[in-house]
Amino acid sequence: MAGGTDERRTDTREQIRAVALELFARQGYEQTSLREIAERLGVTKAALYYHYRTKQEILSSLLDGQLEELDALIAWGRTMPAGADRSRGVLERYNAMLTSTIDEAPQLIRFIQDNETPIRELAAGVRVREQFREIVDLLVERDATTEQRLRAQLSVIALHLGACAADPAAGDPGGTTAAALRIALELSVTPRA
Amino acid sequence: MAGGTDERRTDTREQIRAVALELFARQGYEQTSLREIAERLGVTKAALYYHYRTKQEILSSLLDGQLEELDALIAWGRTMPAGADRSRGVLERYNAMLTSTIDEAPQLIRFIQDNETPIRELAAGVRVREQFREIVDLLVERDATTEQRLRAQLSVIALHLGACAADPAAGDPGGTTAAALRIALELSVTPRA
DNA sequence: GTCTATACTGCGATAGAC
DNA sequence: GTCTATCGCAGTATAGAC
Repeated sequence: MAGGTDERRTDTREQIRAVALELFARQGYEQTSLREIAERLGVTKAALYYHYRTKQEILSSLLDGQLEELDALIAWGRTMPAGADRSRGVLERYNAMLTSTIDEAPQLIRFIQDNETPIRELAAGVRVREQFREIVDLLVERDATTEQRLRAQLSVIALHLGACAADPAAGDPGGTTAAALRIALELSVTPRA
Repeated sequence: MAGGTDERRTDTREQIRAVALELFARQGYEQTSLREIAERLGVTKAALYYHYRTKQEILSSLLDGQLEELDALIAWGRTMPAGADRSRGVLERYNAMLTSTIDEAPQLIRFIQDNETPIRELAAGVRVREQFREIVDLLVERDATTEQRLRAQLSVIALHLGACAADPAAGDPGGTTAAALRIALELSVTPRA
Protein backbone atom coordinates (compact mmCIF):
# COMPACT_ATOMS: atom_id res chain seq x y z
CA MET A 1 0.00 0.00 0.00
CA ALA A 2 2.40 2.74 1.20
CA GLY A 3 6.10 2.91 0.25
CA GLY A 4 6.13 2.97 -3.52
CA THR A 5 9.78 2.11 -4.09
CA ASP A 6 10.86 -1.50 -4.11
CA GLU A 7 13.28 -1.86 -1.25
CA ARG A 8 14.50 -5.35 -2.09
CA ARG A 9 18.02 -5.41 -3.45
CA THR A 10 17.88 -8.82 -5.08
CA ASP A 11 15.28 -10.61 -7.11
CA THR A 12 15.89 -13.95 -5.45
CA ARG A 13 12.25 -14.13 -4.40
CA GLU A 14 11.06 -14.02 -7.98
CA GLN A 15 13.79 -16.36 -9.15
CA ILE A 16 12.62 -18.89 -6.59
CA ARG A 17 9.06 -18.60 -7.92
CA ALA A 18 10.24 -19.06 -11.50
CA VAL A 19 12.41 -22.09 -10.79
CA ALA A 20 9.77 -23.63 -8.55
CA LEU A 21 7.06 -23.27 -11.18
CA GLU A 22 9.27 -24.91 -13.77
CA LEU A 23 10.30 -27.82 -11.56
CA PHE A 24 6.89 -28.35 -9.91
CA ALA A 25 5.26 -28.38 -13.36
CA ARG A 26 7.82 -30.73 -14.86
CA GLN A 27 8.26 -33.30 -12.09
CA GLY A 28 5.54 -32.53 -9.55
CA TYR A 29 5.48 -30.79 -6.19
CA GLU A 30 6.34 -33.76 -3.97
CA GLN A 31 9.11 -34.89 -6.29
CA THR A 32 10.83 -31.52 -6.18
CA SER A 33 13.09 -30.89 -3.19
CA LEU A 34 14.12 -27.54 -1.80
CA ARG A 35 17.74 -28.55 -2.29
CA GLU A 36 17.03 -28.89 -6.01
CA ILE A 37 15.53 -25.40 -6.23
CA ALA A 38 18.34 -23.91 -4.17
CA GLU A 39 21.09 -25.56 -6.21
CA ARG A 40 19.55 -24.24 -9.41
CA LEU A 41 19.90 -20.73 -7.99
CA GLY A 42 23.36 -21.27 -6.54
CA VAL A 43 22.23 -20.82 -2.94
CA THR A 44 21.57 -23.15 -0.02
CA LYS A 45 18.27 -24.54 1.21
CA ALA A 46 18.35 -22.23 4.20
CA ALA A 47 18.39 -19.17 1.96
CA LEU A 48 14.97 -20.12 0.63
CA TYR A 49 13.63 -19.88 4.14
CA TYR A 50 14.48 -16.20 4.29
CA HIS A 51 12.03 -15.58 1.43
CA TYR A 52 9.36 -18.19 2.12
CA ARG A 53 8.42 -19.68 5.46
CA THR A 54 7.63 -23.16 4.13
CA LYS A 55 7.71 -25.16 0.93
CA GLN A 56 3.93 -24.96 0.82
CA GLU A 57 4.15 -21.18 0.82
CA ILE A 58 6.21 -21.29 -2.36
CA LEU A 59 3.47 -23.38 -3.95
CA SER A 60 0.78 -21.03 -2.67
CA SER A 61 2.55 -18.01 -4.10
CA LEU A 62 2.32 -19.59 -7.55
CA LEU A 63 -1.43 -19.84 -7.20
CA ASP A 64 -2.14 -16.35 -5.91
CA GLY A 65 -2.52 -14.50 -9.20
CA GLN A 66 -4.89 -17.15 -10.51
CA LEU A 67 -7.01 -17.03 -7.38
CA GLU A 68 -7.46 -13.28 -7.71
CA GLU A 69 -8.46 -13.52 -11.34
CA LEU A 70 -11.03 -16.14 -10.44
CA ASP A 71 -12.37 -14.04 -7.59
CA ALA A 72 -12.92 -11.21 -10.04
CA LEU A 73 -14.82 -13.54 -12.37
CA ILE A 74 -16.98 -14.79 -9.51
CA ALA A 75 -17.73 -11.24 -8.36
CA TRP A 76 -18.71 -10.29 -11.89
CA GLY A 77 -21.03 -13.30 -12.15
CA ARG A 78 -22.74 -12.33 -8.92
CA THR A 79 -23.79 -9.01 -10.37
CA MET A 80 -26.01 -10.85 -12.85
CA PRO A 81 -29.29 -12.61 -12.12
CA ALA A 82 -29.20 -16.40 -12.27
CA GLY A 83 -30.19 -17.83 -15.62
CA ALA A 84 -28.98 -18.89 -19.03
CA ASP A 85 -27.32 -15.56 -19.77
CA ARG A 86 -25.21 -15.65 -16.65
CA SER A 87 -24.25 -19.28 -17.18
CA ARG A 88 -23.19 -18.57 -20.72
CA GLY A 89 -21.21 -15.50 -19.67
CA VAL A 90 -19.45 -17.23 -16.80
CA LEU A 91 -18.49 -20.26 -18.87
CA GLU A 92 -17.24 -18.15 -21.76
CA ARG A 93 -15.16 -15.91 -19.54
CA TYR A 94 -13.81 -18.83 -17.56
CA ASN A 95 -12.86 -20.62 -20.73
CA ALA A 96 -11.11 -17.50 -22.01
CA MET A 97 -9.17 -17.37 -18.77
CA LEU A 98 -8.14 -21.02 -19.01
CA THR A 99 -6.97 -20.71 -22.58
CA SER A 100 -5.48 -17.24 -22.53
CA THR A 101 -2.18 -17.15 -24.38
CA ILE A 102 -0.85 -13.96 -22.86
CA ASP A 103 -0.41 -14.97 -19.22
CA GLU A 104 0.63 -18.14 -17.41
CA ALA A 105 -2.88 -19.40 -16.75
CA PRO A 106 -2.81 -22.44 -19.05
CA GLN A 107 0.44 -23.69 -17.55
CA LEU A 108 -1.05 -23.23 -14.11
CA ILE A 109 -4.36 -24.96 -14.71
CA ARG A 110 -2.51 -27.99 -15.98
CA PHE A 111 -0.22 -27.80 -13.01
CA ILE A 112 -3.14 -27.56 -10.55
CA GLN A 113 -4.79 -30.53 -12.19
CA ASP A 114 -1.59 -32.57 -11.96
CA ASN A 115 -0.88 -31.68 -8.35
CA GLU A 116 -4.39 -31.70 -7.00
CA THR A 117 -3.58 -33.86 -4.03
CA PRO A 118 -0.73 -31.79 -2.55
CA ILE A 119 -2.59 -28.56 -3.30
CA ARG A 120 -5.70 -29.78 -1.55
CA GLU A 121 -4.31 -29.44 1.94
CA LEU A 122 -2.92 -25.98 1.35
CA ALA A 123 -4.75 -22.94 2.63
CA ALA A 124 -4.74 -21.81 -1.00
CA GLY A 125 -6.03 -25.24 -1.98
CA VAL A 126 -9.08 -24.79 0.18
CA ARG A 127 -9.73 -21.56 -1.67
CA VAL A 128 -9.37 -23.31 -5.03
CA ARG A 129 -12.05 -25.76 -4.03
CA GLU A 130 -14.30 -23.03 -2.67
CA GLN A 131 -14.00 -21.18 -5.93
CA PHE A 132 -14.94 -24.28 -7.88
CA ARG A 133 -18.07 -24.56 -5.77
CA GLU A 134 -18.84 -20.88 -6.23
CA ILE A 135 -18.48 -21.10 -9.99
CA VAL A 136 -20.84 -24.07 -9.99
CA ASP A 137 -23.30 -22.08 -7.89
CA LEU A 138 -23.30 -19.36 -10.54
CA LEU A 139 -24.43 -21.93 -13.09
CA VAL A 140 -27.57 -23.16 -11.32
CA GLU A 141 -30.66 -21.70 -9.70
CA ARG A 142 -30.85 -21.84 -5.95
CA ASP A 143 -33.45 -24.62 -6.02
CA ALA A 144 -31.56 -26.74 -8.54
CA THR A 145 -31.91 -30.50 -8.55
CA THR A 146 -29.09 -32.96 -7.90
CA GLU A 147 -28.90 -33.61 -11.63
CA GLN A 148 -28.62 -29.94 -12.49
CA ARG A 149 -25.80 -29.50 -10.01
CA LEU A 150 -23.98 -32.49 -11.44
CA ARG A 151 -24.37 -31.02 -14.92
CA ALA A 152 -22.95 -27.70 -13.75
CA GLN A 153 -19.94 -29.39 -12.17
CA LEU A 154 -19.32 -31.30 -15.38
CA SER A 155 -19.50 -28.06 -17.37
CA VAL A 156 -16.58 -26.65 -15.48
CA ILE A 157 -14.67 -29.91 -15.71
CA ALA A 158 -15.29 -29.93 -19.46
CA LEU A 159 -13.51 -26.61 -19.79
CA HIS A 160 -10.58 -27.85 -17.69
CA LEU A 161 -10.34 -30.98 -19.80
CA GLY A 162 -10.40 -28.96 -23.00
CA ALA A 163 -7.76 -26.54 -21.76
CA CYS A 164 -5.49 -29.37 -20.66
CA ALA A 165 -5.99 -31.37 -23.84
CA ALA A 166 -5.41 -28.45 -26.20
CA ASP A 167 -1.90 -28.19 -27.54
CA PRO A 168 0.00 -25.53 -25.60
CA ALA A 169 1.69 -24.16 -28.69
CA ALA A 170 -0.24 -23.83 -31.97
CA GLY A 171 -3.63 -22.15 -32.11
CA ASP A 172 -5.63 -25.16 -30.92
CA PRO A 173 -5.84 -26.71 -34.41
CA GLY A 174 -8.23 -29.46 -33.38
CA GLY A 175 -10.71 -26.96 -31.95
CA THR A 176 -10.53 -28.71 -28.61
CA THR A 177 -11.22 -25.55 -26.69
CA ALA A 178 -14.24 -24.65 -28.79
CA ALA A 179 -15.59 -28.19 -28.48
CA ALA A 180 -15.21 -28.09 -24.70
CA LEU A 181 -17.12 -24.83 -24.53
CA ARG A 182 -19.93 -26.23 -26.70
CA ILE A 183 -20.27 -29.21 -24.38
CA ALA A 184 -20.16 -27.03 -21.29
CA LEU A 185 -22.91 -24.81 -22.62
CA GLU A 186 -25.00 -27.83 -23.57
CA LEU A 187 -24.68 -29.21 -20.06
CA SER A 188 -25.54 -26.01 -18.23
CA VAL A 189 -27.68 -23.91 -20.56
CA THR A 190 -30.00 -26.65 -21.70
CA PRO A 191 -33.75 -26.81 -21.14
CA ARG A 192 -34.49 -29.27 -18.36
CA ALA A 193 -35.11 -32.53 -20.19
CA MET B 1 0.17 -71.83 -9.38
CA ALA B 2 1.59 -74.98 -7.75
CA GLY B 3 1.73 -75.49 -3.97
CA GLY B 4 -1.88 -75.36 -2.92
CA THR B 5 -1.44 -75.10 0.85
CA ASP B 6 -0.97 -71.68 2.39
CA GLU B 7 2.29 -71.70 4.28
CA ARG B 8 1.82 -68.33 5.98
CA ARG B 9 1.27 -68.52 9.71
CA THR B 10 0.13 -64.96 10.38
CA ASP B 11 -2.36 -62.63 8.78
CA THR B 12 -0.15 -59.57 9.21
CA ARG B 13 -0.15 -58.99 5.51
CA GLU B 14 -3.89 -58.53 5.40
CA GLN B 15 -3.90 -56.46 8.56
CA ILE B 16 -1.42 -54.09 6.95
CA ARG B 17 -3.72 -53.75 3.95
CA ALA B 18 -6.72 -53.03 6.17
CA VAL B 19 -4.99 -50.43 8.33
CA ALA B 20 -3.36 -48.82 5.31
CA LEU B 21 -6.68 -48.51 3.49
CA GLU B 22 -8.26 -46.90 6.50
CA LEU B 23 -5.44 -44.42 7.13
CA PHE B 24 -4.76 -43.63 3.46
CA ALA B 25 -8.48 -42.96 2.94
CA ARG B 26 -8.83 -40.85 6.06
CA GLN B 27 -5.70 -38.70 5.91
CA GLY B 28 -4.18 -39.35 2.51
CA TYR B 29 -1.28 -41.45 1.25
CA GLU B 30 1.52 -38.92 1.70
CA GLN B 31 0.28 -37.93 5.15
CA THR B 32 0.36 -41.50 6.40
CA SER B 33 3.74 -42.76 7.59
CA LEU B 34 4.85 -46.35 7.80
CA ARG B 35 5.57 -45.80 11.49
CA GLU B 36 1.90 -44.95 11.95
CA ILE B 37 0.74 -48.14 10.25
CA ALA B 38 3.26 -50.25 12.14
CA GLU B 39 2.37 -48.78 15.54
CA ARG B 40 -1.30 -49.48 14.91
CA LEU B 41 -0.43 -53.15 14.43
CA GLY B 42 2.03 -53.32 17.32
CA VAL B 43 4.99 -54.12 15.09
CA THR B 44 7.99 -52.17 13.85
CA LYS B 45 8.41 -50.41 10.54
CA ALA B 46 10.85 -53.07 9.42
CA ALA B 47 8.16 -55.73 9.75
CA LEU B 48 6.19 -54.02 7.01
CA TYR B 49 9.17 -54.50 4.75
CA TYR B 50 8.99 -58.22 5.15
CA HIS B 51 5.50 -58.19 3.63
CA TYR B 52 5.82 -55.34 1.16
CA ARG B 53 8.94 -54.10 -0.57
CA THR B 54 7.98 -50.42 -0.56
CA LYS B 55 5.26 -48.09 0.67
CA GLN B 56 4.06 -47.75 -2.91
CA GLU B 57 3.59 -51.50 -3.08
CA ILE B 58 1.16 -51.32 -0.16
CA LEU B 59 -0.81 -48.72 -2.09
CA SER B 60 -0.69 -50.81 -5.25
CA SER B 61 -1.99 -53.86 -3.44
CA LEU B 62 -5.09 -51.89 -2.48
CA LEU B 63 -5.79 -51.18 -6.13
CA ASP B 64 -5.26 -54.66 -7.53
CA GLY B 65 -8.73 -56.09 -7.14
CA GLN B 66 -10.28 -53.04 -8.71
CA LEU B 67 -7.92 -53.18 -11.68
CA GLU B 68 -8.89 -56.77 -12.39
CA GLU B 69 -12.58 -56.01 -12.24
CA LEU B 70 -12.09 -53.18 -14.68
CA ASP B 71 -10.05 -55.38 -17.00
CA ALA B 72 -12.94 -57.81 -17.10
CA LEU B 73 -15.35 -55.02 -17.98
CA ILE B 74 -13.06 -53.78 -20.75
CA ALA B 75 -12.68 -57.29 -22.17
CA TRP B 76 -16.45 -57.69 -22.16
CA GLY B 77 -16.90 -54.38 -23.97
CA ARG B 78 -14.47 -55.44 -26.65
CA THR B 79 -16.61 -58.42 -27.57
CA MET B 80 -19.32 -56.03 -28.75
CA PRO B 81 -19.28 -53.90 -31.90
CA ALA B 82 -18.87 -50.16 -31.38
CA GLY B 83 -22.10 -48.22 -31.15
CA ALA B 84 -24.85 -47.01 -28.88
CA ASP B 85 -25.56 -50.47 -27.46
CA ARG B 86 -22.00 -51.00 -26.37
CA SER B 87 -21.74 -47.52 -24.91
CA ARG B 88 -24.90 -48.00 -22.93
CA GLY B 89 -23.78 -51.39 -21.69
CA VAL B 90 -20.31 -50.25 -20.67
CA LEU B 91 -21.57 -47.19 -18.83
CA GLU B 92 -24.26 -49.14 -17.01
CA ARG B 93 -21.89 -51.88 -15.94
CA TYR B 94 -19.22 -49.41 -14.93
CA ASN B 95 -21.71 -47.45 -12.89
CA ALA B 96 -22.88 -50.62 -11.20
CA MET B 97 -19.27 -51.38 -10.31
CA LEU B 98 -18.68 -47.92 -8.88
CA THR B 99 -21.78 -47.97 -6.74
CA SER B 100 -21.81 -51.61 -5.69
CA THR B 101 -22.62 -51.95 -2.04
CA ILE B 102 -21.24 -55.44 -1.56
CA ASP B 103 -17.53 -54.87 -2.11
CA GLU B 104 -15.09 -52.09 -1.32
CA ALA B 105 -15.28 -50.41 -4.72
CA PRO B 106 -17.02 -47.20 -3.64
CA GLN B 107 -14.51 -46.56 -0.89
CA LEU B 108 -11.71 -47.17 -3.36
CA ILE B 109 -12.97 -44.95 -6.16
CA ARG B 110 -13.23 -42.09 -3.71
CA PHE B 111 -9.76 -42.88 -2.43
CA ILE B 112 -8.31 -42.99 -5.95
CA GLN B 113 -9.91 -39.65 -6.74
CA ASP B 114 -8.49 -38.10 -3.57
CA ASN B 115 -4.99 -39.45 -4.06
CA GLU B 116 -4.69 -39.10 -7.80
CA THR B 117 -1.33 -37.41 -7.68
CA PRO B 118 0.58 -40.02 -5.64
CA ILE B 119 -1.13 -42.84 -7.51
CA ARG B 120 -0.18 -41.38 -10.85
CA GLU B 121 3.47 -42.31 -10.62
CA LEU B 122 2.80 -45.84 -9.46
CA ALA B 123 3.07 -48.72 -11.87
CA ALA B 124 -0.53 -49.45 -10.91
CA GLY B 125 -1.34 -45.79 -11.50
CA VAL B 126 -0.21 -46.06 -15.08
CA ARG B 127 -2.62 -48.95 -15.47
CA VAL B 128 -5.44 -46.93 -13.95
CA ARG B 129 -4.92 -44.23 -16.55
CA GLU B 130 -4.64 -46.75 -19.36
CA GLN B 131 -7.90 -48.29 -18.31
CA PHE B 132 -9.58 -44.90 -18.30
CA ARG B 133 -8.43 -44.41 -21.88
CA GLU B 134 -9.59 -47.87 -22.84
CA ILE B 135 -13.03 -47.32 -21.35
CA VAL B 136 -13.27 -44.06 -23.28
CA ASP B 137 -12.25 -45.89 -26.45
CA LEU B 138 -15.15 -48.29 -25.95
CA LEU B 139 -17.52 -45.32 -26.00
CA VAL B 140 -16.55 -43.87 -29.39
CA GLU B 141 -16.08 -45.02 -32.96
CA ARG B 142 -12.53 -45.26 -34.23
CA ASP B 143 -12.94 -42.14 -36.37
CA ALA B 144 -14.49 -40.06 -33.59
CA THR B 145 -14.05 -36.30 -33.54
CA THR B 146 -12.32 -34.37 -30.79
CA GLU B 147 -15.69 -33.34 -29.41
CA GLN B 148 -16.97 -36.91 -29.31
CA ARG B 149 -13.88 -38.00 -27.42
CA LEU B 150 -14.29 -35.17 -24.93
CA ARG B 151 -17.92 -36.18 -24.43
CA ALA B 152 -16.89 -39.77 -23.79
CA GLN B 153 -14.30 -38.71 -21.22
CA LEU B 154 -16.89 -36.60 -19.48
CA SER B 155 -19.31 -39.52 -19.40
CA VAL B 156 -16.90 -41.54 -17.35
CA ILE B 157 -16.11 -38.59 -15.11
CA ALA B 158 -19.84 -38.06 -14.58
CA LEU B 159 -20.12 -41.55 -13.15
CA HIS B 160 -17.14 -40.99 -10.86
CA LEU B 161 -18.63 -37.72 -9.67
CA GLY B 162 -21.96 -39.35 -8.98
CA ALA B 163 -20.41 -42.25 -7.11
CA CYS B 164 -18.32 -39.91 -4.97
CA ALA B 165 -21.19 -37.54 -4.29
CA ALA B 166 -23.68 -40.24 -3.34
CA ASP B 167 -23.97 -40.87 0.35
CA PRO B 168 -21.97 -43.97 1.29
CA ALA B 169 -24.65 -45.21 3.67
CA ALA B 170 -28.35 -44.92 2.79
CA GLY B 171 -29.65 -46.08 -0.57
CA ASP B 172 -28.67 -42.95 -2.50
CA PRO B 173 -31.81 -41.04 -1.52
CA GLY B 174 -31.11 -38.09 -3.81
CA GLY B 175 -30.85 -40.34 -6.85
CA THR B 176 -27.36 -39.00 -7.48
CA THR B 177 -26.20 -42.21 -9.03
CA ALA B 178 -29.16 -42.43 -11.36
CA ALA B 179 -28.74 -38.79 -12.38
CA ALA B 180 -25.06 -39.34 -13.14
CA LEU B 181 -25.90 -42.31 -15.35
CA ARG B 182 -28.53 -40.28 -17.24
CA ILE B 183 -26.00 -37.55 -17.93
CA ALA B 184 -23.34 -40.03 -18.98
CA LEU B 185 -25.71 -41.68 -21.43
CA GLU B 186 -26.75 -38.33 -22.81
CA LEU B 187 -23.13 -37.38 -23.39
CA SER B 188 -22.10 -40.60 -25.10
CA VAL B 189 -25.19 -42.11 -26.68
CA THR B 190 -26.52 -38.94 -28.25
CA PRO B 191 -26.96 -38.30 -31.98
CA ARG B 192 -24.14 -36.06 -33.20
CA ALA B 193 -25.50 -32.48 -32.89
C1' DG C 1 8.71 -67.63 7.96
C1' DT C 2 8.28 -63.62 10.89
C1' DC C 3 9.98 -60.03 13.10
C1' DT C 4 13.45 -56.66 15.87
C1' DA C 5 17.52 -53.67 16.09
C1' DT C 6 20.06 -50.68 13.92
C1' DA C 7 21.72 -47.69 10.56
C1' DC C 8 21.73 -45.01 6.16
C1' DT C 9 20.26 -41.17 3.16
C1' DG C 10 17.54 -37.37 2.23
C1' DC C 11 13.76 -34.47 3.44
C1' DG C 12 11.63 -29.93 5.45
C1' DA C 13 12.71 -26.88 8.95
C1' DT C 14 15.30 -23.96 12.59
C1' DA C 15 19.17 -21.36 15.16
C1' DG C 16 22.64 -18.47 15.04
C1' DA C 17 27.09 -16.67 12.91
C1' DC C 18 28.73 -13.47 9.40
C1' DG D 1 20.54 -11.89 2.79
C1' DT D 2 22.96 -15.86 2.96
C1' DC D 3 25.72 -19.29 5.28
C1' DT D 4 26.90 -23.59 8.38
C1' DA D 5 25.28 -26.79 11.48
C1' DT D 6 21.89 -29.37 13.32
C1' DC D 7 17.29 -31.33 14.31
C1' DG D 8 13.59 -34.91 13.88
C1' DC D 9 11.25 -37.72 10.80
C1' DA D 10 10.57 -39.93 6.48
C1' DG D 11 11.32 -44.25 3.49
C1' DT D 12 14.54 -47.89 2.99
C1' DA D 13 18.11 -51.70 3.72
C1' DT D 14 20.17 -55.46 6.11
C1' DA D 15 21.86 -58.57 9.82
C1' DG D 16 20.36 -61.63 12.69
C1' DA D 17 17.10 -63.43 16.72
C1' DC D 18 13.46 -66.75 17.21
